[in-house]
Amino acid sequence: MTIDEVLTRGVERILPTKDGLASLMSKKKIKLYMGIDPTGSELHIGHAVGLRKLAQFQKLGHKVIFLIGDFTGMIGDPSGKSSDRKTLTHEEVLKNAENYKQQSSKILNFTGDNAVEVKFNGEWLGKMSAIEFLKLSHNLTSAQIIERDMFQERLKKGQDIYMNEFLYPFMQAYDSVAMDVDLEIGGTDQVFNMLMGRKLMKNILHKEKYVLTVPLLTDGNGNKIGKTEGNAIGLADKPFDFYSKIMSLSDNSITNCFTLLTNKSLEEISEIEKAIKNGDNPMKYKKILAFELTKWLNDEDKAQDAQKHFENTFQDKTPTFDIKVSSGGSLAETIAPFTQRQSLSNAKELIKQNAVDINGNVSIDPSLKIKSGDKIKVGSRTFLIAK
RNA sequence: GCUGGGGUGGCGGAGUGGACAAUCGCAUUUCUCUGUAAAAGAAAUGUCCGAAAGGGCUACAUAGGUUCGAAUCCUGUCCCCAGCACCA
Repeated sequence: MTIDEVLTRGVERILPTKDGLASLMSKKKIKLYMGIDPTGSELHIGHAVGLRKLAQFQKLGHKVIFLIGDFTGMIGDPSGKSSDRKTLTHEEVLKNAENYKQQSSKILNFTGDNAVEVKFNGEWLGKMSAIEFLKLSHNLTSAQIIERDMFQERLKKGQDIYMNEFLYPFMQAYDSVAMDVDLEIGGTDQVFNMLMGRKLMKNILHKEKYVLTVPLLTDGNGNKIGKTEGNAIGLADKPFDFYSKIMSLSDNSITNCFTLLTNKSLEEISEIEKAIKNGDNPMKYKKILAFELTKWLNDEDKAQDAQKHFENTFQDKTPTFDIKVSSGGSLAETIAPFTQRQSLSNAKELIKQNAVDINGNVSIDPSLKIKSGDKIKVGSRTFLIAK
């Protein structure tokens, strides 16, 4: 990949200028970073967009730092939150951080030459004394911080802005200074925080820091993909789960995902877009996408398995019954633990709704005795076999 | 410090003594449809018994109390919020 490609594809914008960054990169190996606050236990495909970008810089020989916001994670970034966020304990944060590192190792190279360096911002933020902090805060004004859209919105609605939230952009900004980087990468929701870093950098180190934003992963309607906790597509999901989740994305996410998450050439992607527009079945391409991504995060064999499993289960309707349950109990009792609410009433509801079948026949009798070898299907994705 | 308001299901948010296991929206699950989905339409969503009709039990921050009867009234406790005052 050339410098120009790295700075173009999957890039929302570069501040202050793309040309400036490009020429800097051609003169020397730059130091760059992306920070993630370990507020959840899993990285999801949205994170992968930024991580991929980092990986590209790494391949070109630049010095990449993967920053884990163990300190800022405890404060909670107010970005995109209409109300304040729960704060986490340091143990929770460190545990999440460990997962993050492990999961991102599928994308970034943490060993060998020019390995990605992992840093924690608690290293400098945690050691700062109150007086140092106050002196440092002299570099930004409250007007500069309050100008942020989100704060303005809250002010307008008469909602609170807590001091910790107010200081958040400042803390994140200091990361750039502490590591003395040339570039920061982040999602478009991070523009404000990253620009604060740029300002702070200029004031303290008198140096230009570039800011590169990657687009948020959205479907064709602009909705974030994997936004809710339950639906998040985790990088560490089991291959089959991961594959299925990609398949259940809406069809209009396909091209975005190809562009941001794969190396497929832009020409090929626009071919696909055209084909779908002309009436080609999107499923075909979504399967390619799901396969590619599963392979990328796991390996080819696992991706094959996942695809096969998916085809059998949902297309040929011949699933593998692999969850073993004991026989002898009634149908309702047997399936209860696998229902949403894990209760008998829930099990009975499902039976009433024709959601349960035994050996291929819909069963409406909750008291039916389960015999050894019975194959029970609950809903469309739970498959039990009686011992 | 003073004064007032509030804590309801996964979330938002109704409900101010009986008809409340709690309107409604979101979310989730299932069914139908299909091209995997999505969309659309239908249903379900505390728990237990029951084939069903129906009936128990437990729940509206928490602990008590009043009442034939409480999410709703009273008291204590915990937690939130707003306004005012103070700001040398």
